[in-house]
Amino acid sequence: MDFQVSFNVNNKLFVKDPENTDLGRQIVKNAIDLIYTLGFEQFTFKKLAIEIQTTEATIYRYFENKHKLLLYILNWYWSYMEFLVMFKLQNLDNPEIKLIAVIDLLTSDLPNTSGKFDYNKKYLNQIVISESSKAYLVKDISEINKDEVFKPYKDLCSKIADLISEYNPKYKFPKSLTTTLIESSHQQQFFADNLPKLTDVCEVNQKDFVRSFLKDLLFKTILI
Amino acid sequence: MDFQVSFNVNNKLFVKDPENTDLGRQIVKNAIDLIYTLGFEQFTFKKLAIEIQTTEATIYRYFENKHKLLLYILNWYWSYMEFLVMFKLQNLDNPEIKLIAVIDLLTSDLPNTSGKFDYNKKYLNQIVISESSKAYLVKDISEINKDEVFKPYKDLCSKIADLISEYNPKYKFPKSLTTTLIESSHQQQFFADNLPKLTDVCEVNQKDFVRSFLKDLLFKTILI
DNA sequence: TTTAATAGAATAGTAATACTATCATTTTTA
DNA sequence: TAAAAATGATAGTATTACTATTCTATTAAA
Repeated sequence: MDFQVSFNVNNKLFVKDPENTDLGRQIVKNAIDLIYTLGFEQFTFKKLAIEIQTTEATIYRYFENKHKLLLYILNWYWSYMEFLVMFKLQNLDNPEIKLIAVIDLLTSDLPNTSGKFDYNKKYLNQIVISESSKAYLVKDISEINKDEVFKPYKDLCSKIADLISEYNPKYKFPKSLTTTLIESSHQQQFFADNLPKLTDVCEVNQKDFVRSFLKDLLFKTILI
Repeated sequence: MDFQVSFNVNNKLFVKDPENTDLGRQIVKNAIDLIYTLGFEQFTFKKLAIEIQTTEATIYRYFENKHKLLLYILNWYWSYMEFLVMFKLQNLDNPEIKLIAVIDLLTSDLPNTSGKFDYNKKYLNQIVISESSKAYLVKDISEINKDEVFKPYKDLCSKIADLISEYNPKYKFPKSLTTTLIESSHQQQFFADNLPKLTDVCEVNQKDFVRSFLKDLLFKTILI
């Protein structure tokens, strides 16, 4: 089986659609590698330009600034995630099993697809963990929010929140619980790697630890 | 009643202790105001220097860079928070009431103390909400962690985690739950203000909403 | 009381960042 | 085959994140 997944990333996020050209795809792919390697603060268009042997000016033809490029990458991730959720929940009808599948997705690396988007999924995952909150923790959040750049994230949240309401229609905070689960899944993974004293991780598998913590948290909270 | 609260902020965070001089205290106080106003990314030592009518070079005599200054401010906050927790829990012995008091603290503005530290507590609170994760979401986290700059945060977490274990000794994730509560309290307040669709906030009091969400989450999760 | 150390002000300078602008050249498309 | 679009090459600007030096005022130690 081989198929292509494609989704439109909000066109306010780029000046020129990077999906349409070789260079554009190179920019995004190498941006993921470089942001992973350097961290978002140390990442610059200059360094990216050197990496792919082009010029800063050329990269500015695709993206206004590095913040928009980060948002572009995250939008791609959230859209892909929503697709994966949809895909994995197909033919499931037990709400509990569906929610377990969602938590498994949130705490696993993205599957490696072939084809057009050969982004490094491990790096992408790590970027989401370490950098995604920098996309919204900015002073001009209300300005950038007007361009609907957080729509894929909101859509994913609302899809998961619906599953929670399906499981327990009386639970009062389905969206807040969803964002808490998602953000906590990132944090706990980050803490487990970097500030383990802030977690209860034990030496063994960290992903398993985060997974069991979140499942416990979720199902106790929405118990009928 | 009038008393002075004082705690030592880790001396690796400054070149010269700002608490010892008028200028030093001015730097910290105005840094809080400016970071609140501009956001951490737009905040620079140059702008701060202009604000307090001194020079960049002088500020560099106190702090190596703006990241260390942010850490200094956050360390002050976490130490103060731990003091407040200790203070509020005095003479309480019911673990449930203690935990409720902690959540109330996490979702309230800091009390305005008089005296030496007339930092704007509302601004400080907002900085913790919007900027604190930028203190640890950096590439060189393991380097800076060696200087124990996260000790006050870890101490506070461990104090709260102990309360959870006191309430339910069998609960397996007291630290992870604590960090989730703390970070979620920031996130949900931020989202309620800026991306309300990611929460279940209704028009009325946002602090009350976050508080009831967190209490519900906490006590359901640690139910015996 | 003189000396010496320190704090801060003033100024200058550097490398890097985050862009913008222009123009020539190559590639694509009509 | 001409026109349009994409890219490369180069240059330039304001700002940032520092470092260094020199001078003066203040304070502390000998």
